[in-house]
Amino acid sequence: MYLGMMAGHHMGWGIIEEEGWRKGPWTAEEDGLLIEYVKLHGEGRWNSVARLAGLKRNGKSCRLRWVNYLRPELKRGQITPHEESIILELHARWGNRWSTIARSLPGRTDNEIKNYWRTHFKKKAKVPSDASEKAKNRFLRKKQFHNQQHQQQQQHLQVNQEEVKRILALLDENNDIKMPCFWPQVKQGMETISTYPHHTTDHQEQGFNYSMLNGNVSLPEASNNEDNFLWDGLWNLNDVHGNFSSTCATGKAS
DNA sequence: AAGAACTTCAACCGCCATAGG
DNA sequence: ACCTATGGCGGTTGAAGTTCT
Repeated sequence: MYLGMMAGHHMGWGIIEEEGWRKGPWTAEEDGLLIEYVKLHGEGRWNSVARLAGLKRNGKSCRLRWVNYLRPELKRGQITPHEESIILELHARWGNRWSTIARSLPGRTDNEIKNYWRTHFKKKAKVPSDASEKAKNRFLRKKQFHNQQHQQQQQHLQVNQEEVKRILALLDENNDIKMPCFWPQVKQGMETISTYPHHTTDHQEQGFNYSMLNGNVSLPEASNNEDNFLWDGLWNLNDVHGNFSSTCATGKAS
């Protein structure tokens, strides 16, 4: 799809390079292949992915996609005020050592932190102009809004903790989850199929939400009925309390 | 309502460090 | 000691989304 859509759109974007490597946004199919590859072979040996998984992506691209987007332990959604203060503190101490800073923020990637810092703090170093004052006010309004949401979430979470634990324990029993994550896995014959989310656009189209539970855990929706029952319980927590969901996979507010 | 300006973030690039032959 | 492959890191880009005028 991208090949058709993107060809000729911009240099190198979504087209197959001379070496045969695809570039540009990842498709759901590619994500699926990469996820399956990691499930079978583990992380690392990224240059083997093309050969073993049938992906037309170079090793670097695969690693980046996995590390920054597909890794199940990734936390999604807004940077919390607490995380923000950690970022500021560690940046003051270490400078632009994003990967070092990221190690202190479980579930956050260096790319995410880098983007966040550049977006929210870099410009503030400049002398405030009229425009930047407005931007700052906008940011403060947003931040205030998100802080309120975060507080609400925390309140809801206290109430919901026990319910969530119970459901996760059930999932553990029923689904034999081996990975340190909460992507539900579905037994299909001899294979265990992951129900990882597949693509940014798909998530948005499906109203896909990654919710932060206890500030640490991301929970996607499941894809078979039995699991849906369990996950529905979790999603309904969102519905019941409203505004519980953080931003979707891309982090972009819809 | 529409276009401009701005923001966000996924993905790329180049460089560097390290391991293995 | 040198070369090559690989992975990790930080900087940058640009498409898409959002807000402003």
